[in-house]
Amino acid sequence: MRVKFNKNKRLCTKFGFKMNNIIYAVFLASLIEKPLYGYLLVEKLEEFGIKSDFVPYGSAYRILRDMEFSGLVSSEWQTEGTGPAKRVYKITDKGTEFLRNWLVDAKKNLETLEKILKRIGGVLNEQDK
Amino acid sequence: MRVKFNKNKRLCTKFGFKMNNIIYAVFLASLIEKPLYGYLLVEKLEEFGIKSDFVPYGSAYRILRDMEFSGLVSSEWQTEGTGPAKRVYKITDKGTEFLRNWLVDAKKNLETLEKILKRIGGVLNEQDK
DNA sequence: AAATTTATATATAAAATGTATATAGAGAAA
DNA sequence: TTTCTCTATATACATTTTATATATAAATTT
Repeated sequence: MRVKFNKNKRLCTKFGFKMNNIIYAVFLASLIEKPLYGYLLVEKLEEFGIKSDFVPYGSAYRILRDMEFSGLVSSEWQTEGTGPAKRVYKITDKGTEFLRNWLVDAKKNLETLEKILKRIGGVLNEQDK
Repeated sequence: MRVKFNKNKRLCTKFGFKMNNIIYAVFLASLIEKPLYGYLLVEKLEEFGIKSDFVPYGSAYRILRDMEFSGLVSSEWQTEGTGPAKRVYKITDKGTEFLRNWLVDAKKNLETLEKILKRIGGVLNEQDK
């Protein structure tokens, strides 16, 4: 049985910058702009500065299903139009709230990381003297 | 058989901010200042702004052994002095070089993350209008 | 003498991620 | 027209990463 997203607090503790953690956020941000299906969401990563082959489709679809299971997004089959059927996702209120909170935490984590890098840089500079 | 540190490029690709990745770097930075044993290295994390209970001792000792296996540090038993025997680590030239390279990458990754967060912030602001 | 702290180590379990493969519609090329 | 490629989703399996639990033992504190 797959683990529920965010069931375990550890998922978002520590520095929270696991790859998928960021992908959750970017997918949600994309979906705020407009509903989209998985394949396009992966391609849209480029707009956020993430090479789309960083995220295998297998992972992307799993992330989306997990997010739906957690109530952050909802989905519907779109059968009209050209090509194979597409599962179109849209963000829920819960998803929007989640993203807002995630961003607050992420900013804090980024600051912490910045301090750590500066400290490490300081140690290396000291050594050069 | 344990996987060799950095054998798989993935270990340091993507955003590279997995917890242990940061711990490798902080341990190495600590060891540039002076040789230390595992137990104290964990306690020293606080100086870098990382709560030491973020890293269980079990993980810390494994990280140190992995780093030794990869030639980033070397170790010796210290039996004199008070308390149980301590395995004292010191950084190697390879370790120093590794840390310098890691820092360069980490800074780039941090910038990328910053941009992503800004973009997400932008999407959320847009929604508020 | 018993409990706690310091110190290292390993085994096991759980969680996260990556790779491989299956399916199938639609359009292009041979 | 049938073969190939692209779009699109999905799942199974494998690997990697991380956490928890436990074992050992010297030294110190109660």
